[in-house]
Amino acid sequence: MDNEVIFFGTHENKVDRKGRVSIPSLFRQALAQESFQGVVVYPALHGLGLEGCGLSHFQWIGRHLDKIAPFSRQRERLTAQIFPNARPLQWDGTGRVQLPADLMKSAGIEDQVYFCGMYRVFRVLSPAGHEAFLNGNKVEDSETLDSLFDSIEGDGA
Amino acid sequence: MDNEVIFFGTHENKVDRKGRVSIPSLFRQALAQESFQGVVVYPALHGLGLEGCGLSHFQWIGRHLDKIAPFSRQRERLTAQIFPNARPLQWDGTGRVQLPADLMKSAGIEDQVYFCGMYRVFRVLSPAGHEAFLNGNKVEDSETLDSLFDSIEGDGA
DNA sequence: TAAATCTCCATGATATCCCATGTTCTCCCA
DNA sequence: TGGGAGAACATGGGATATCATGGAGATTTA
Repeated sequence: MDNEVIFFGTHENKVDRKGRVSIPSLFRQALAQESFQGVVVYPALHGLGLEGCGLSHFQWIGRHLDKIAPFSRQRERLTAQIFPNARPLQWDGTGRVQLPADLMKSAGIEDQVYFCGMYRVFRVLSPAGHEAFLNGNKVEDSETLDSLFDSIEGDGA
Repeated sequence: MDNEVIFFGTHENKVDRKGRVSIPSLFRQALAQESFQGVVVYPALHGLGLEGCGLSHFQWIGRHLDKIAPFSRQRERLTAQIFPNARPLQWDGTGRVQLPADLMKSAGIEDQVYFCGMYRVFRVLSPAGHEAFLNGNKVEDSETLDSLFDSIEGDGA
């Protein structure tokens, strides 16, 4: 598959006083073939800031929920973690979206954001959040890093 | 499927003195392709408040009841929980529905409601109910969150 | 006939669209 | 290899459309 949606790189953009931000061009290109021309954004489950992805990846998350018993308490709790705070944001002709005020507040975003490509999703962080993100994911010694990589199994191909 | 019906976000709306409420525009858009232009509302199974969805998902709930033994006490109880108090509410030209007085009363709704998107359904809550909803689904530590997610199996793809 | 419901129109707030600008990057040719 | 033309991108501001909401009048129901 060469048309997989993958996000890389870090992009620093401004939020104007109306709450608009340009989605980095590379990210929009990655999402070009999606039917919904926009992103879905929600508070990151681990750590601070927001997480975003294309609609189809978000639906993939939903399909995981479908595996849980429909009326169970567990399903309700997991759903409540993500969906009430998730928003589909469609970009306009110039590639900008409007960040909802409550999401901006929860992520401590004011007038500047960092977009960090994270494979199938991306992070949207305030400058302080970006700093914390870098420190929080720092791997001190190479042995820890090695063991992280070792935990991935090969594909046998 | 890209035209799945999914509800996101939290929307705070007012109930006027006639009992009318605007269904959030995003929810109406999600239901745009449904044959019935409205929502089905019933008392939520977990906790306070009301739950709503499109007609086709309501039918899907019914089909789940079919999996339970036909004359069992359990089936009767679940059915009685949902169907007698469920109502189809069709929205008008401006996107509003009329909340039935008995449902409003059972959910403690007066002049303000929160619509919480919950994937295939949504919640309709009073301010107090919304508070309780947030607290009841709060995940204190990231380990609990992890264990919730770990219970979902990967798709191996 | 009274009460409840529905339809229609008006309004303010908000979000979206559209055009303009400056900067950076790319490409092409000298 | 250097420089200039052109395109792509991020950003700003004003005009426009959409949405939630209130109320008046018409229609239906008990």
